[in-house]
Amino acid sequence: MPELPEVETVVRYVRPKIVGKTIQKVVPQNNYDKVFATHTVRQFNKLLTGQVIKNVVRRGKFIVFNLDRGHLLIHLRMTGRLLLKLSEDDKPKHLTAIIYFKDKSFLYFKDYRKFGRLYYYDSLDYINNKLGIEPLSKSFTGDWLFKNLQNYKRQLKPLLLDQSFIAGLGNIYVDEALWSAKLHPQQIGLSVSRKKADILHSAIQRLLQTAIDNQGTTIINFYFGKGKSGNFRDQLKIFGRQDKDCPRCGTKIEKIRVAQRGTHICPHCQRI
DNA sequence: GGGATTGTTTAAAC
DNA sequence: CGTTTAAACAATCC
Repeated sequence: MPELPEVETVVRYVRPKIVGKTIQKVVPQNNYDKVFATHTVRQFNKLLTGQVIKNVVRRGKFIVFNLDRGHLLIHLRMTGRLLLKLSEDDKPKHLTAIIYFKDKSFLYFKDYRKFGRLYYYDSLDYINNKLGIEPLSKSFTGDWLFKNLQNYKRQLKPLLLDQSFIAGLGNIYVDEALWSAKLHPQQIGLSVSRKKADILHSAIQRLLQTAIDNQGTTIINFYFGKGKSGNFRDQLKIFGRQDKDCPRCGTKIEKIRVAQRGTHICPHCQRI
């Protein structure tokens, strides 16, 4: 379940290995042509062939390959993985695409649930218009969060998951951030005080940065490189810890549903 | 075989 | 009518 820290980890892993390479072709695997979200297979290749990867960056949960002209974007969704080499347990039937480089090397897109997608855009305007603020950018401040929370009477959980509000948060880090700030996921945005907004802002930035420093969180399926998993899982306070004790007050952690999503809360620390 | 899992898009409800 | 919520969708595993 790659969220911002996991995507950033992947970007940092592949960047030094593929920057400078020239794309020869991009081939869907197992007849899964819809892995290309924006174009047909033919169109996609026409646009990409011969282009050099100038840099690899992250925007929200998108992996962005900056090319000579235009951008190749990859979204891992739930189970997508980028591999430079295949190992024994990488079954061919789980591959959805292979990028061939001019130097005879490859980049494999493995995705056993096949929700992940590749996109091509001439400009990043399209996704920049759809995505909200980058939570690790300088412009994301406590002041920004307080002001913008006031525009919504939505519940905090679905609001924080909304990529057009803040780009990059997913189920894990939203639950962790709300627990850290002692905010209930069903509290509505405009009722959050200035002080609480500051605390939530700090929690989000601290969690994301610490998770990146620990190469992300592996719950089930996040791996990068040669089977390496994220180490942040050990530092999760509440996600996946239902029926265990709250690390802060000892109350039993509950798993509830908020906006159709599994949500972990401490009923003592987090109240509306 | 039903339910859980994800983020995004689309449809419905408020 | 704009905002918010729910459902649909992709596919797989247990």
